[in-house]
Amino acid sequence: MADQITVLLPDGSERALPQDATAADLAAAIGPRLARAAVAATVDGQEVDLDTPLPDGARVSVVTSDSEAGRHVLRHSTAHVLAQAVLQLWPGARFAIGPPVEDGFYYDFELPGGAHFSEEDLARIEEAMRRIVAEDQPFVREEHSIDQGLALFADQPFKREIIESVDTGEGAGRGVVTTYRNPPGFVDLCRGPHVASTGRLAAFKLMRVAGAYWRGDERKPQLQRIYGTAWESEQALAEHLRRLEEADKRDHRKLGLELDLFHFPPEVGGGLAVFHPKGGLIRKLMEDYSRAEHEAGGYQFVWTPHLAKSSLFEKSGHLQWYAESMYPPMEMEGATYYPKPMNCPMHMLIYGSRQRSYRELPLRLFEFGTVYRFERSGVIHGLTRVRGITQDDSHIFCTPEQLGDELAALLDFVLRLLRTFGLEEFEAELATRPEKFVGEPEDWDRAEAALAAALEAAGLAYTVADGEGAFYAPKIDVHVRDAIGRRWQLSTLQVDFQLAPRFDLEYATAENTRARPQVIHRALFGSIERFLAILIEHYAGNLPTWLSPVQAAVLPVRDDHRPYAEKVGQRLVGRGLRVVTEGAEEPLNARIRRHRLERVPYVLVVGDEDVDAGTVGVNVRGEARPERGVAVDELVGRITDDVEGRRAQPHRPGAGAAPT
RNA sequence: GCCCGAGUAGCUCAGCUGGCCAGAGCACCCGCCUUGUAAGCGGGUGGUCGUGGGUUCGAGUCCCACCUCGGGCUCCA
Repeated sequence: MADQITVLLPDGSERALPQDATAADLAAAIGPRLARAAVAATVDGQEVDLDTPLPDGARVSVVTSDSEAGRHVLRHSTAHVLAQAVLQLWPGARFAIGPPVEDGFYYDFELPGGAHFSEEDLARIEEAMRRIVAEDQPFVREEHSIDQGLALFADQPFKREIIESVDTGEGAGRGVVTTYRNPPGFVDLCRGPHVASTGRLAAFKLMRVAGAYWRGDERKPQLQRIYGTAWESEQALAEHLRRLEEADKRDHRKLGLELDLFHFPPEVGGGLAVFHPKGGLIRKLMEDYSRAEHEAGGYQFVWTPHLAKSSLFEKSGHLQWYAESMYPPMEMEGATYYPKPMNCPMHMLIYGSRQRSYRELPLRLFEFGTVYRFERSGVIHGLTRVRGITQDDSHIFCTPEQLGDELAALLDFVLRLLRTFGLEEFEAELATRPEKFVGEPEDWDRAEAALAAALEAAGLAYTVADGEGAFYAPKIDVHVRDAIGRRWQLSTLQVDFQLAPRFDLEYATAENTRARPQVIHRALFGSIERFLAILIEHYAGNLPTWLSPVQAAVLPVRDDHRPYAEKVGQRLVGRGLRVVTEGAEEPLNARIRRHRLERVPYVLVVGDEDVDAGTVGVNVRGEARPERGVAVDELVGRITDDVEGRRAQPHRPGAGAAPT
């Protein structure tokens, strides 16, 4: 029939609709719930507004507000409302771009007279936005010629620049400028799609203001950016804010202070941490474990100084390529010294200190090497971005034939190490040859193939970042997801094509010829400081028992239980556990509370009944209820098992373990 | 480096428009209390209000500069 069209739905079914039916009509035809949730539609792969008429035979899916694509539309539309509000409140303001981003959106402005937003302005702007939402202004799509577009934005230089660049850019030839109008007065340049009207925007909140350069270029004018978040419902918004709060509670800077682990004395300098006894102990435990694993993995330990003469860094290429990130030089006795930004040059010298034979390869040199990097003041952040960092750094020298096996073993090693620390979700990225590179293309191809094979062998999901490798090396970066789903880049495995030639490194082959070793550069924690920060946030401060500075606290109910408490404490100490035993100067509840706040995995209480029966009361971290009458032997077994197994969290009370 | 915000006791924070405003809780010290599963009671020490200038009869409070921290931007061979 000529007055009907047929569209294809995502589930493969077909649907007949009247001629001129829109995406909104389709949603309504399918069901009222879908109609309410719809914010846009996808027609033959193209996102469009709901009021777009559907062509006959199109593949159509409805975009709902609770999908990522739907939130995208909501956020984009909310950004328009933000711009309208700001233009109302600051006549003469110029607006630049306002895209949706992860969890929200932003819009960049330039205010008249060089004015800046302050945090207090956000409330006023939000109020103006709510008025616009209450007015339920439609989003009206319009198309113009380039000239019309330029005229429409005659007093908006940023918009004109966008129009002009689109004209010369990829979309050239189409010559169409699309805008969305919110009657009566606001119009913005935009590809869309948008929600049908501003009344559709329910749950949003302006978060903060920031500076941002026009087009991200620091030579261009700095604009004022407002960040906001928007969601499909008030509940979703509340949930998002709760997640932010949760992340805030896990902030390692806060927990580091509360748990007395480390701090950043201003007297020392920004980005330079000092570790307190408890933080130092955790660090030592991490390092001890790592050293033991490296020892078992056939690594040899080396130590190198923090400073070296400029000639070393000229040879390594750091002064040529990396000088911006290096601390400035020091003059001494006519020579120029630099704090090392990386350990590699020194490790190359160790390899090159004498002739090497193929029989020695693979040669694996390992060092917890502290390096110093000049990070610009605005970027340092807690322990995750510091100026003094300790790398669990290693350089592996091997023959080209050994490269594949070595990389595969290495990847295995990395994942095992990370799993031991309780990280379970990994994503890898294989970064390949960039446009500017050193070395031979054949070497790159072989190394990239070896890296890919290692990833396959490990069964690790990965993406290929084409051309994203460093100029000297293809690499694998391993990312992890923490307990609340955040992604952190940790380990890196790089095949280096630059250092061996620069240091003229060789080995004697079986045929007694000379060959260049392959150099693999790798760090597993990345930096010990950053890894510790990630662990603290991953566990929200509740470190596994084996990493807890205090593993058990023994609390006597009254002072006369103290000798028994000491005895229990000694039993645990005798098993190598870290235990504090206290007197009864404070009420029991206060002591329990204090140790719980300190995240002690096992808080043990002993009183009359325990003295008589040879038992303890056990508070396991994370459990609301205590366990009474646990035999000391059983307790000791549980804690040591917990520690030896490096369990992520302490043993829960065993089923039927305790009579009450 | 740039934009916004914040620096008051070890920590968390009150102190409105300049004048009994130098405070509270926790922590710490000293007493008392002897306690059965997340804060017993009382007393006390502690701050040139980030630093340096300025305005004023008078400045945590207003102005300027600097320092540090936080959020972004930029940067991250």
